[in-house]
Amino acid sequence: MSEKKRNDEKYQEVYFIVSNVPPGKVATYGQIAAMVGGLTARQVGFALKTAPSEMKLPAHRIVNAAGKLAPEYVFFGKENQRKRLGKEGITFTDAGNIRIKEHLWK
DNA sequence: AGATTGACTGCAT
DNA sequence: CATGCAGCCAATC
Repeated sequence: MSEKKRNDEKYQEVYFIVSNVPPGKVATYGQIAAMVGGLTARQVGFALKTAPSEMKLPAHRIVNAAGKLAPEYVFFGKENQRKRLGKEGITFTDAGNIRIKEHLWK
């Protein structure tokens, strides 16, 4: 049989990692990609985009390496997302960026 | 099969 | 700290 399944398997691994990110912590796409291995940051983004809402993935805890949130068209709106993250104990800069260096999940 | 796009990253300005 | 440009890699059209 072909190993085409590997691709889906990595996606499942991404979902697992994301769902394991505790409140007050954030992770970057590239970090997850490196954690899973064989994936790129963009694939992680795609994985979350295609992720079924039934999984209720805390994708709002996943940010890019710059500590910036995803564009408006993604979640309920980054402003709303920022508020939610702040409620989870995550701190931001005045510019609205996550202090990723302080909250980066390992 | 080839071109385009993108929930990215890193460096430069 | 924000914005811009280039590189990379896979999914989508």
